[in-house]
Amino acid sequence: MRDRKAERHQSTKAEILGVAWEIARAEGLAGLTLRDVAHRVGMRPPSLYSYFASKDAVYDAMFAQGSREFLEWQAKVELTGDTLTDLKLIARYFVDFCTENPTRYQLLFQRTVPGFEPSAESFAVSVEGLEELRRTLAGIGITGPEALDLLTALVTGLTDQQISNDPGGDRWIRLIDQAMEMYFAHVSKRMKAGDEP
Amino acid sequence: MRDRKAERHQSTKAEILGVAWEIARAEGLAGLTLRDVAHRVGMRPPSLYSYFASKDAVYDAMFAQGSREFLEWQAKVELTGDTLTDLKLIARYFVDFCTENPTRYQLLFQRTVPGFEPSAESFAVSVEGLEELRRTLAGIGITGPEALDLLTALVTGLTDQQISNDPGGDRWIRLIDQAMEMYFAHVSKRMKAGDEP
DNA sequence: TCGTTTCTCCTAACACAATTAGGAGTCTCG
DNA sequence: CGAGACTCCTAATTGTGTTAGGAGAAACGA
Repeated sequence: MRDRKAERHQSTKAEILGVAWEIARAEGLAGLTLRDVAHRVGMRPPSLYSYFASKDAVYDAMFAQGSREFLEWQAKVELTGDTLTDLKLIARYFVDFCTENPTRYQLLFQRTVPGFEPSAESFAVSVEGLEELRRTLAGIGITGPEALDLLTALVTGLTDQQISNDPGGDRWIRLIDQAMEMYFAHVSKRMKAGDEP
Repeated sequence: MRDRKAERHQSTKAEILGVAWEIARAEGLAGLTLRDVAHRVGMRPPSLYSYFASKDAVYDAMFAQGSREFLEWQAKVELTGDTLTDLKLIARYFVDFCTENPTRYQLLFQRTVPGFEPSAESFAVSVEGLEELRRTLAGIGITGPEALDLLTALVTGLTDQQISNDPGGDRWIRLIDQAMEMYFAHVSKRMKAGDEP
């Protein structure tokens, strides 16, 4: 027998979360207020507390949802087996994922919301996503902590510049292929040097 | 004849600004409250409005000061004339400047304070700093918009990862030389290719 | 020297946001 | 039907930015 009560509760919770995303995307993460959320959902602010323990709990749910989306997104990447091609593919997917929803990017990767720290639970989802990414990269031959750190710096740097300084454009997006070629040449040389010292 | 009134006013303003920096560094940019500032300065919060028109005006003054520090910092870099060496030097200076005071970095380059937008005046100082940097890079042979954009992405990426994921450490700082070698090799090749098409 | 102006700082009060307390209506299930 | 849980409300508290308006001191001109 279905638990109608729990179902409705969940569905209201989801609705609130959806509205929260809408407002956050329109007003910025910091511009999200429970007052606005409540109003758009047809409630008074205190009523939201039946669904979320605090505003931070809302952020946390958004964080968890974003992390889950990140995992799903990754599953869509179809690798070819050629390292350079795959690097370009992965980088482009990552930047696309971030620029498609800058608010989500800010929440997941910049962590710049006033006092917010994700709960252990939500954080675990996020870590899982990054771990999955690490495995994928290891699978195409990018291994070793330094090579990975350099790659993350490069890709997040492109993403960040794109979002901060040319939102909606492609000024840094169009450098992705070039950047991956540069990175690939560098890593190849390093590995060769490592092989025959 | 000295304008003692104006002098005292300026000095109080500077004191308030100093306290604001202290609190911001300790509590985070978003954790800055006028209440705390006033208390540490020995005033009531409304009294601060004799010196700054609003909280944003305080942020703006901090922004302008940070931008000025960025300009001074740059003046200290002594170039050698060798492109790769100078690239490493500049990158290291930049990352040092940012990691030395992450709060300032957040204010100047991340622009993540709730509703804050720098005034045209303060912004001009900031633009001047970046323009100066561009000139310096052009001087050592890094020219062309794409080469510059790629470099800024790389350097800010390193900075960002360092501050976000290993504050106080050197996990990304120690990749700077390697990153600049990678970048230099790439740009050299591009230029050669451009020379003989 | 004495008003006048200006500056500095204060108290009182408002607006807005998150949050808590407590209660009335409503749904679900035994 | 009645008990219990659930949903939503109003009222009130706290913290923060900000405005209004005034008292006292400092500087300045006649």
